[in-house]
Amino acid sequence: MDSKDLHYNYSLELLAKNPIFKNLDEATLESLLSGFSYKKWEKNTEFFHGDQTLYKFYIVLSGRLKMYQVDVEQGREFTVFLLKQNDLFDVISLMDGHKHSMNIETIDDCELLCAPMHLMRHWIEEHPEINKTLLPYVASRMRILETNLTDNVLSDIPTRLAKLMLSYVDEQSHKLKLINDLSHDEIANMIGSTRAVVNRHIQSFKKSGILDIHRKNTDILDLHLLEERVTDRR
Amino acid sequence: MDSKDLHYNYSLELLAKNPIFKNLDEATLESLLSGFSYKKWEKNTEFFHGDQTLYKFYIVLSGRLKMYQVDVEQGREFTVFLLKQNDLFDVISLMDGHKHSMNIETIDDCELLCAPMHLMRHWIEEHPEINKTLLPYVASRMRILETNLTDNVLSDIPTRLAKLMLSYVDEQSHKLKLINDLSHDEIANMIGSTRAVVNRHIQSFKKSGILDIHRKNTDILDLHLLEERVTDRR
DNA sequence: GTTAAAATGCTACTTAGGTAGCACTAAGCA
DNA sequence: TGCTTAGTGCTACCTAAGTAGCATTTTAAC
Repeated sequence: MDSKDLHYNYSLELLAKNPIFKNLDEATLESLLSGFSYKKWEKNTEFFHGDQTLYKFYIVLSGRLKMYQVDVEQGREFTVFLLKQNDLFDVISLMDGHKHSMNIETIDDCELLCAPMHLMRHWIEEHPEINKTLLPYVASRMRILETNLTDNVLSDIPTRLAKLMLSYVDEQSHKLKLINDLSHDEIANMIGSTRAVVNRHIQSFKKSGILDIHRKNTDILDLHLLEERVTDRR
Repeated sequence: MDSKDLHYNYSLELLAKNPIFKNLDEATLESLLSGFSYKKWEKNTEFFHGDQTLYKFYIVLSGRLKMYQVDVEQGREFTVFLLKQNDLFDVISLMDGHKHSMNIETIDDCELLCAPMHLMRHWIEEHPEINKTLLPYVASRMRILETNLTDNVLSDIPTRLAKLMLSYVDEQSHKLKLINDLSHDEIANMIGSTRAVVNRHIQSFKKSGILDIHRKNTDILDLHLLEERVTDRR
């Protein structure tokens, strides 16, 4: 990143707060940032990835993006990762250098740092101490995949819906963080179902007094009842 | 590993052939092996893991093991990973140092190398060059999880069954490698279904002339037809 | 070889979840 | 302001997949 860049200091500040990079000293941080350029992607921008992930590596500064797979035959989407501030992509291509076919779409206006993949790989080689924080991050991604996988196989849809909500609920406000403004369609994409079915179960949650939704605004009325939905299946 | 150990040379030889470690020179390889001890686990041994994965790290020398999750309520199992020669576990705990609850069961008599987790972590820190092969290995695990996840969400069971078979078919002999002797129950556990359903679709595959099974021995008669099952859903 | 246990191949039945369709409502925009 | 579009809440229906049960066959153990 050119040091005369308008967003240099802003990016540096955010990078220093990123759990993956926060242990680095100023000079190391600047050596990292020097390879990156600042990008802005508008809300609802779609990127049909594939070869591209091979060449570019991204750090999310702000906004949300989804990485998803599509089944053209059925016309269904499945959101594999919901990326937010401090997330990196694509770590799989970063690690093995192979193509990783994924669709990407911004949910908000997004700010990103972008660098050539080989440059990021080279920087890591020169700064192996980053593995102290990078490997736990990769592990957290793997855990998300694994949890998601076993849930999809072993749990029914109301359970998956309840788990999704629990994993995003704010203990204080009892509101959903990050997914509060998503449509039922997007929620369905996250748990591997369809809008109609998600809506069906949301109505049933409402009737049980678990939550109250009006227009993309969810209030968890009874967190305990929601937790029960996960343990006792009915 | 004690250098007087009966299995020392045998283990060293296998380790040297493992794609993850094969680029190491003799001395480095021996420094690795010195931390490990040789173990034998009998067929059908079950390990209820959890805290244990925190403290021990394993390399598979021979035999197959499955890592799986259980839903006690439904009494269903789901096989997350089928581990074989050259596989490592648990890489997630290795990377983030957190507990990883998984059930493990040997499918064959198995030989393993076992070391304290902290020792393995320490060895990696001292030999960062291992990341050249270790990170691609981790990435391959992630890809398995991700593929499995999207398949489970977007594909129906005959498709998942066909994909499973395709991923294990030997192009030469048209027989299944590694999963050929598994029961329908175990196959079901791998694709997130149940024995009865898997059997139903196997019978339908037979009728279509795709394959021939008699008693845990599968012959793919028409590989092309099997591939079609994956692309054209019916 | 005999016997018990495991695996397989079925039939019949139940049900969760997907689909289609439509009315209604809120949000966004000219 | 009205108009368009996206999102929501329903009903009715369909279907794949799960369940139960059982007879048969194979394998492994004794």
